[in-house]
Amino acid sequence: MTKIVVIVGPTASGKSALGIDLAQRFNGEIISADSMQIYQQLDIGTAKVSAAEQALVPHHLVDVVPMTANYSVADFVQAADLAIADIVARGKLPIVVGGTGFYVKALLGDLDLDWPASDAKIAAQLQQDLAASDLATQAQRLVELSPEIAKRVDLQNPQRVLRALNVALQDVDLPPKAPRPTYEALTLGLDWPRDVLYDRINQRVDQMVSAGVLTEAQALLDAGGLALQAGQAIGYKEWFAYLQGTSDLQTATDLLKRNSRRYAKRQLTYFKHQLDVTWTTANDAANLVDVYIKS
RNA sequence: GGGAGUGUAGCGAAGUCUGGUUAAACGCGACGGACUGUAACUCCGUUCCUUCGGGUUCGUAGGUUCGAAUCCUACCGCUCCCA
Repeated sequence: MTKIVVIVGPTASGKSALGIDLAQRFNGEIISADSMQIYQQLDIGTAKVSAAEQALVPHHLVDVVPMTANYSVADFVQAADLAIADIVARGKLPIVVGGTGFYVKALLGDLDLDWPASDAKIAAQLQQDLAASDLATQAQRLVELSPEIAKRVDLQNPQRVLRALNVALQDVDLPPKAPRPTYEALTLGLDWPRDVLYDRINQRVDQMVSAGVLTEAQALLDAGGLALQAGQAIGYKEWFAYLQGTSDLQTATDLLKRNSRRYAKRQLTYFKHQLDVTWTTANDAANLVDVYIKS
């Protein structure tokens, strides 16, 4: 089984730096598991690794699509599988680094992305009125359409139901599911005492402002803002109101800090309960990896 | 010194006129949780104390009342205006 190293941790916990450090020590390459660093041009607000850092160690799955594009876990898993195979073929160690727990789980677990196809005609017909109907109706349709999918979705969560519905409706004529590789993973988690982490987050936000996030945010706003998938990114959406003159800089900054803190908590919850993480520090990580590789 | 206002749970802020259905709305902060196709999304819960039976609260001390955050009195603190 292919051995890989995975590094997770809340935002601003130091994942990127650790990833580079480990890659240099163990002849590895980085695969980013980050739903927002996927996007080109969103550099500062996503705390993307710099060009200089990327020159040190090859990074995959960063800057792969324009900021107007949609991207899904399925896209990620497919691309990551390819990248890992390529890295291994060249005799190097794949190191997955990312804060998007969902992506990591999908990569490591056996996320069943090949759900049964629905009838295309029914789909086209239903799509319209479904969007306008209420939650109960949508949930009911989902159950009728694909019990398998419905089973996996929180039917009380409006957005989740709508998305699942879209999946059930649009995914027509999928080719047979290709068997995915399975990996043996050492999943390392980086964490800090809560108050320290919050300090790091607050500082990072201030740095983003002085580094010029506003320019990036303006570009994203011009490209579509909130309507885009990338427009949901924490670190960008908070600036839109300010750029449109309906909020001031201080308010926007505070909001961003708050959202980042809340996000960090959500990440931690996900890592703790959805992944099998070995919690460690940047200093101890190398030893763990060393032992793992030789095992 | 005179006048007006104000004091509510970690913070902000309702409730006071028209006492009870108010351990006290709501927001923030903090904390916990869910998560299989947009996941930096979306959603849920806890936040006076408790041995979970209860207990103690709305600046403080009294009073009225069957019953008070809500009415009365005094006092303390803060804000503003006139001196």
